Amino acid sequence: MADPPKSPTLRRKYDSRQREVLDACARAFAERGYHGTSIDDLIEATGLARGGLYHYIGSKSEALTRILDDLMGPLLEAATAAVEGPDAPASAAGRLRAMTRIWMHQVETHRAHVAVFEQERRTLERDPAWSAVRDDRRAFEALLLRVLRDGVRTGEFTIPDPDLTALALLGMVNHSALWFAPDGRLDAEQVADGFVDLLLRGVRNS
Amino acid sequence: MADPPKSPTLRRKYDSRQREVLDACARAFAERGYHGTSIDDLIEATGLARGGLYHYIGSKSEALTRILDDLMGPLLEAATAAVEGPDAPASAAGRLRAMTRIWMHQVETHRAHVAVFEQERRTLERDPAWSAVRDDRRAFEALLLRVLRDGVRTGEFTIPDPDLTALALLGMVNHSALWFAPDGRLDAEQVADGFVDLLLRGVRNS
DNA sequence: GCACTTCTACCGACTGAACGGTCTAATTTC
DNA sequence: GAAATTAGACCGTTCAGTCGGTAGAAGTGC
Repeated sequence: MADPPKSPTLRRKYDSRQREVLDACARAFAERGYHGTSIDDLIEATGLARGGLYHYIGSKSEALTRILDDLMGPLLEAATAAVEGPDAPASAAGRLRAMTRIWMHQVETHRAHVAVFEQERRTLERDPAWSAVRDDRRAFEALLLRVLRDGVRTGEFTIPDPDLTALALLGMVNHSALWFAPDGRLDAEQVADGFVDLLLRGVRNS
Repeated sequence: MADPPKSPTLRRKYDSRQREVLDACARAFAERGYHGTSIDDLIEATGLARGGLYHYIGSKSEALTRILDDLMGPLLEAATAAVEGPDAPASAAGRLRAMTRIWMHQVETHRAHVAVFEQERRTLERDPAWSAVRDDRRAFEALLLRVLRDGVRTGEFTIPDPDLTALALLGMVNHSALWFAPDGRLDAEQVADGFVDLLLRGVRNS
């Protein structure tokens, strides 16, 4: 990535343009997969020429790293605050709902990023360059598990296998990046609430 | 793909060798993604040389098509039989469990195939060459939805949004291809039952 | 049961296109 | 006029796929 401008004014401009460019890259990656997207695809997606593109992304893999960091960092931060901060809901069910809403909100606003994250998980596990994303993912999963275990500890929940339950919710939400439509029947909050209600109540009568 | 042998004896031999080769390809695809896997990767994975590989797979994309067809065809067939055949369980809960077990069993025996399927979904939606896989996927999802709606109709289930519930279960199971370990703590049936129990009962007490 | 022809499985050098990335220079913005 | 931004020709590499070939198994006629 080219050295960013020194002057603060220009720096801000550069940053916002860079985010535009990276968002376009994320959309392209989500559409065709990281390896399935060529530099020429990114050129078309961003509207830049070859040189201009490299000015902002440095390299293809650097773009992916940035995209995933920009996704997981804020998500983990927001979720941690919502679940373990001073304003966190008292009940485990409330914390679960808060966390899921934030997470689905992230799917809504960064759908392409989440889709890429899901698609490239395997690659991510192997490559040492993406250890930050990997750590964030693990921390997020640990946070979810803590909420579930908390509910069990206080007697609010009955969960035979908290790990499996966490994986179930992770599956529901992460998978939603594949089908969620911003202008669809349900918005992110409705989907989040639907998932949480399902998890809390189940479907069987009585 | 090279023309298969005419003689039935040799044909059988060819077919079984081809399945070996395609399984190895599926494993490689699952590991690095379809586009992330080069022909040289497939050569290493199969132990064949370039020519020998092409003798069995025809082309890289033909290999993917075969892999996905071999996954979805049998899955749809088995699930349909389990849910709408003569021996199908009487209760909707039983049918849901039967279907989920078959599906998780497929994840267990064809983990690589399912992972590839999940990874390449987006590509699949676009390319007309994969309409068969796409149709099978839709049929499977429709089957699941029918079971859920049935349970609602008979009063067995209360489901505010059956479509979302179907997507939730689809997410849980399909996502499991990313974390399921054949020699892990839980086998496929235990995971399937865990998911179904979660869906039926939920986690909240009383 | 042997000679001969055909078929099958596999090999690996080779090809042209597409790939990711670099560099110099021109243009725009402050 | 200095710094930042964009352009696009260019480079070496890697890509998916082809092709002519060979060893040996299978099939056939006598």
